[in-house]
Amino acid sequence: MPISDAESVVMDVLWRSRAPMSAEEVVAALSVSSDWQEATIKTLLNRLLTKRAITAARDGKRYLYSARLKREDYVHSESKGLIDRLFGGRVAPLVAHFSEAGKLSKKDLAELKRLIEELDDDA
Amino acid sequence: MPISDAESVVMDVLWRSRAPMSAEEVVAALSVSSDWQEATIKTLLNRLLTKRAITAARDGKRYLYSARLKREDYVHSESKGLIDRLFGGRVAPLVAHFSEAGKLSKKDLAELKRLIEELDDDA
DNA sequence: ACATCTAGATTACATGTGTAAATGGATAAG
DNA sequence: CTTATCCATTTACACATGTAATCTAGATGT
Repeated sequence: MPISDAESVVMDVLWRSRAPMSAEEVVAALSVSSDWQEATIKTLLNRLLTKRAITAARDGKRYLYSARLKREDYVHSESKGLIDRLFGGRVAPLVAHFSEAGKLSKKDLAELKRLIEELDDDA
Repeated sequence: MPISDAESVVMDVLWRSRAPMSAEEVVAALSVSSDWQEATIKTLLNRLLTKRAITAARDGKRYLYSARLKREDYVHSESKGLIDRLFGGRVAPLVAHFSEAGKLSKKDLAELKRLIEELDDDA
């Protein structure tokens, strides 16, 4: 089951903060970056539970939630999906696209260069 | 208005084939790769029309459809969306991710290397 | 002119999603 | 013991999406 955009925002909280955390903590964390009502966040937590993307462990009266789906896995499937759909399944054409669009920062350039060299050395 | 996954498949036909083309031609093109009914494709064409992603020019009894949204623009907004959401808005971390996941092909590597050198020369 | 065909327009319907309010059951307070 | 409180679970509802069937007006054949 795919996790939706709104749901992924909640996942982000669990990934970035040191989960397990209570619903209240999730709500607090999101109060900064979103204007969702508490009820909305509860709904999203529940949907994530039924999608088995997170787990809940009872802690007295409440639950502590943790991500079960790993961020790396999520990131990978999302990225691969896009690269497959739009770039024939290869990474280079995506980079070429950004390059042609003039959307590669100096920083990106430098980092890419370093990456490539490093990989070349290993090979 | 965002264009959906199913809609983007229809857009692909218009982008890849030399549009303008009739609905029938779109249907024919898609009969290979999908098992959508003709009615489904008509629906998608209509939704794309209301989203103003395509245009229709009367040709006798029927219409000839063309993409108004440019593929480059679509590709860019989709890619940027993903890179912003998942990689802090920069391309290099995405490449690093694929590299770490061992998902960079030789071909990708070679092409990336060439790209970087080329960009370096320009700079 | 009438019946038929054709292609676009309209309607349909289940499921997912964003967004939240209402309800219910356990717990704490009085 | 009764009531108020706190969370989680249920229910709600509009809009998007995937997937199509049906309707309808104009074109065509007879």
